[in-house]
Amino acid sequence: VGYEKKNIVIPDCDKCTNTDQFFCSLSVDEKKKLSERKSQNFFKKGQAIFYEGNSAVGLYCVHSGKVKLSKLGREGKEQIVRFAKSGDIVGYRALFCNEPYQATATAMDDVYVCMISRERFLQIVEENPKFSLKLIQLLSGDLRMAEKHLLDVAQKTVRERVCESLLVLETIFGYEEDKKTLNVSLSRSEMADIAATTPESAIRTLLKLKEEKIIAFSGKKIIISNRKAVITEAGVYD
Amino acid sequence: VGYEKKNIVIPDCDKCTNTDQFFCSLSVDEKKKLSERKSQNFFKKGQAIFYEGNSAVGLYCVHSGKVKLSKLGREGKEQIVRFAKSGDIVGYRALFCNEPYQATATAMDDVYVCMISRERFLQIVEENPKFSLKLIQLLSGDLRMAEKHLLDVAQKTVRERVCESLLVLETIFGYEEDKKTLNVSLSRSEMADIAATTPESAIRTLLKLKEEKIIAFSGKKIIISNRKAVITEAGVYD
DNA sequence: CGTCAGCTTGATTACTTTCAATTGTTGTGG
DNA sequence: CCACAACAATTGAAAGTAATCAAGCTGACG
Repeated sequence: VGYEKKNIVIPDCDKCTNTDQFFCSLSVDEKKKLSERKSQNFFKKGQAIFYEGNSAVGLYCVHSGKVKLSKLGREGKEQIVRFAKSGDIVGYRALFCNEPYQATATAMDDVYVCMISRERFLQIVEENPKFSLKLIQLLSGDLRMAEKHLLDVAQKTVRERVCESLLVLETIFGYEEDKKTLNVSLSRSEMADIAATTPESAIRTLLKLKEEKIIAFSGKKIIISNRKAVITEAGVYD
Repeated sequence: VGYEKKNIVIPDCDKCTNTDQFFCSLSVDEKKKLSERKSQNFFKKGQAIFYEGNSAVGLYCVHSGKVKLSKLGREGKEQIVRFAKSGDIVGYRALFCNEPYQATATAMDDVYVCMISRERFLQIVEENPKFSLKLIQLLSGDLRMAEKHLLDVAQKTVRERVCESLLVLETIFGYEEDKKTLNVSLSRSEMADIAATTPESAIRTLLKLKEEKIIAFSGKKIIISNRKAVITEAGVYD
């Protein structure tokens, strides 16, 4: 089944319909070159695309679906460090430093990715100064977010972090048609991993927010009833 | 006084004696070009080189001294996100993204820096693909550290973070001749900012470590009596 | 219908912060 | 040189927050 899907779903890079795609600044020829040796993969929800510590063979460009990037801490506790959605690339950082992957990438729903080999990617980077610049900007942005995240975890309460996490989920997954329901189903445990807390605390906090009519639930999904309150409660001080 | 010192202390880039310097991969001609328009500055201990939120005019290359990079959190609580020492560059990230500086850079002792303007730097980056690669690697490393730091803050106890901080100080500042005394004087408050805790907790933890003969004090400086124990207590799980 | 995993809840414990008071240090002007 | 002000460091006590532990509960699924 996987193989069929692969061939059907993902077009060549020069015909990729993802707008706002990381590689979109490349010329058609370059995109074709990118396509030549790329391999396409399908991952079911929950499957790992690569593991922290694995040696890096290439980078993955997310064609569709969402990916979470997480690191393992003490006693196996997971911390989600970033998300990636269609058009984003993951696993590229390890390529430059000759390091293993620094995080585990997991499919959050059905995910189609293209894998571009290390050699091909580095070749393209070398030939395209503008492309390097794009990479630098990407890294800068990720670094800025990581540092902000650091500050949040260091100084905010669980409640604030949970609200902040809701806002993160909003930017990554967006809303369903009602513009209120977050378009993602997360386990409480995953919610805890995002907010850097325990499942129990995450639950208690979400329930309290529900009591206060700030959020509501629809099955496993979360409805943001009072977006303003979420923002306030997230304690955005800048 | 500042002006005299400036002219005496810092040579042109092509004659810079800092080994392991960020710009050292440039050719002599390029270094000369770098020098042409650079301005040199002296900052006394405690002075700010730039502030978080200021618009970015250029990057700073640390010629001598140590610099701390910190961000302000809720209610003015400071969090140290990184250090820079001679040969390192700071403030470069904002240049690529047309953003203000994302952190405040403060001189930790007497610091001499060269300021390279935004335009000149971007020009050099454009002309040197290899240089971009170096930047990418720098950013990758910083990002890796930031993510590790995030995990530490999220999952470790104060004691572990304090021990970890001691190890960070070791790598940045090194030891005095006795190979035991950390070559840096920090206030308790700064120590707290590094370990992401309060001054009170930092003090209590350091005193407990002293009781346990793991560290000792020599004036304001810290002596690592039992380095192995510090490493163990830092809870390095990877 | 039983089972298993994830969710929820309550009670307890541990850790850390906060607040307040005290001590120590440093620099300054008389 | 001393007194004093200002600030940093320390200490103790109290409060608060969140993690942990230990049950029950629920719902999906064979």
